[in-house]
Amino acid sequence: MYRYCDCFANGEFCNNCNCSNCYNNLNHEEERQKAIKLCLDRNPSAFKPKIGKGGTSTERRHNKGCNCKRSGCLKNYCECYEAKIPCSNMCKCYGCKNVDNATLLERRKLMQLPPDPSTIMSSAAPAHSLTSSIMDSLGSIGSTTSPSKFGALKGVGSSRGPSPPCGAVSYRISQEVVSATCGCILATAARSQKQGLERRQTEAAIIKEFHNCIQHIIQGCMTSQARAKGKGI
DNA sequence: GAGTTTGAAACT
DNA sequence: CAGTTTCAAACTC
Repeated sequence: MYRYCDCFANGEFCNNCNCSNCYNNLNHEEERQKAIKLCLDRNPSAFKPKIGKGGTSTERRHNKGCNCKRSGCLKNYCECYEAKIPCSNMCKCYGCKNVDNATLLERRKLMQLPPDPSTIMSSAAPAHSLTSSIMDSLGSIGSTTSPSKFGALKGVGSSRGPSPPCGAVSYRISQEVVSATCGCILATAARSQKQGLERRQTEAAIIKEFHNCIQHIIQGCMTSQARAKGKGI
């Protein structure tokens, strides 16, 4: 009687299921109510439908987003793909390919990239996820492998130029990182427009995306600085 | 149909 | 909050 059970997750009783030792029925109503309460304590939206409405009235969207790592969001393991909806900002997937072509093409156009996905951006680059898009972009710059997600942030690093005054630290951000960041922001803008969001909502989405980008860039700077210190540079 | 892979949810 | 375990469904052979 957990959310592994589809009936329970949908807030329904089991009926004609193949489950064994099932408590999700009228005979165990008390235990069932306890389990429901427990689930709601942990997650108040546990019994809300996973697929909600997107920006427009007709558009559907996964409320929580998927976390796919290996399926590329192109198999039914992916909740978004299974529901036949493209992944969204809510998703935290890696190497996502579950993106509608219009968004992908629009993004490439905005980034002034050629239509061939194999050139600059990784073919696995999603249009929705900042993490994966920057990662993929950075990955194509020629980074080495690193256990840290943004540890491979080669495009961002300590400047080799003259030291800044007053112990301040300066960093040089490469054109690739700037391009990737702009791409993410422009894609957010394009997506918001496509979803028919109001100007205010669009602005909020863009600012949020920019905030995320800056955070990741700063994180990358800090990481490389720490690494440089560790090497005594 | 058995075994493997996958990702959500639960747990630590 | 990150890592691990459990689970059921999807997938492969």
